[in-house]
Amino acid sequence: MSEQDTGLRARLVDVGVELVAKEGMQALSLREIARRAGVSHGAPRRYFPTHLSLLSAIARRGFEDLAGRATEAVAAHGPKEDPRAQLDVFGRVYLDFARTDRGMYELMFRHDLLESGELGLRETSLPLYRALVDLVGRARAESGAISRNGTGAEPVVVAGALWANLHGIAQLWGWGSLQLATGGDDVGPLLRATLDAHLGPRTR
Amino acid sequence: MSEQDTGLRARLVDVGVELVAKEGMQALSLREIARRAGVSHGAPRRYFPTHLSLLSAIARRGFEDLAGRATEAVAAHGPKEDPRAQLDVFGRVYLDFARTDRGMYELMFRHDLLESGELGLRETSLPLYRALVDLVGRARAESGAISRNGTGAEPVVVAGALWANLHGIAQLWGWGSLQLATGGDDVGPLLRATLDAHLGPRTR
DNA sequence: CCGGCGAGTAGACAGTGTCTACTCCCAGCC
DNA sequence: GGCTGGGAGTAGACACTGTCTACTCGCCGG
Repeated sequence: MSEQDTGLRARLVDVGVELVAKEGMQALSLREIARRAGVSHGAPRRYFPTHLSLLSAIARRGFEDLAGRATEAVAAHGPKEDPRAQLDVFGRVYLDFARTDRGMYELMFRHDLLESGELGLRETSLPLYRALVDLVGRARAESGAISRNGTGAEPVVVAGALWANLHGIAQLWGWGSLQLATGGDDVGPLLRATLDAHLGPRTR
Repeated sequence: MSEQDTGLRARLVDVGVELVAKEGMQALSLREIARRAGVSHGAPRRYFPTHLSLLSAIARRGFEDLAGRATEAVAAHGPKEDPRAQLDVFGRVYLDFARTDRGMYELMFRHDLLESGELGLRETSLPLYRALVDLVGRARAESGAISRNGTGAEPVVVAGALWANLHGIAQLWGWGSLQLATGGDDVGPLLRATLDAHLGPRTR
């Protein structure tokens, strides 16, 4: 009863978020969302000119949720002076999100469904990315990865590579390909290898 | 005129491959493929019981194509005794494939469209993956990554992480997120950073 | 000659996203 | 107070999709 009467627009997004969590991405048809919201199939059109714009609004909730969980976990779980531990937590939160909120995660990266013209969506995670760059820079400084690696890559590039790595693991793991390839069924070693690779081995 | 009369089954797949290259994934509707193949919309059903099975057959061509290009390029371009250079080539081929054959690449990793039950598809790239594991092991041995990294991660895990990294870069780059995040428009530095991270810096 | 069967056709059905015509109801104004 | 205008939602149509089923050819073996 928190905000169910605060207009149809918000209710549609609420229903979508709930629906994608419960029944997956293929349940997110315009008409189904309208049905569950108790309105006719034409009603959403007043607030969302197209199906894609509604899906984008739903996905934005996902980005906000992920960013919130990550920053919260990093702040709570990792001591300020140990960036490597914070990156550990970050990686784990990211993979956990992809596993537990599988449908939402799928939606968030289905760029063919999310108004790609409007990059307002992607920039939702930019602050988080900047924090990631900062952590990466500090972690690599501590582990000596920079001096070891000739002209060390800039933190912004390493952070991009690390992010892409997490994303790839989440995606391929969710599909089962990595289990097949590596023969394991625990994503832990992969995460550890990934962090070690990009940040240098743990120092403490 | 090479093989256009060798049965409808092959022709449908041919049409699909051509169509996804030319017009992208959203053009791969069952009826559109049938139309372009010059048959009625019910005809494919004799060979492919469902739309997904036809898409899977098309995607399989993509996996075979990618594996072919990769093994060929690695064999031709990289001296046998320089696994690191071969992995360079591999990474570049992978990212090039994702960029030039964007539609097919999308299809290949839309696991919701590819009969996930039948893993015959994924195992298409298993030989390639095994070759990757071998290369990774040799490259890391040469660069001293193992001795440096305490109990070095097994090559099969590192290869999985590397593959996931390439996949993530291809995906996020194709979406434009990484350009936004790293501020660059050349994927080269990212690829270099990724290979350096997982294999150790270049030794020659 | 004829029965059967592989191969493809054509239509129906439920579902989808989009568009448009319509209704209803309430706020604001003379 | 009565009227009006417009926001908000309804309902139906349209083209399209994937699936299913009834059917029609044409050919081949007996």
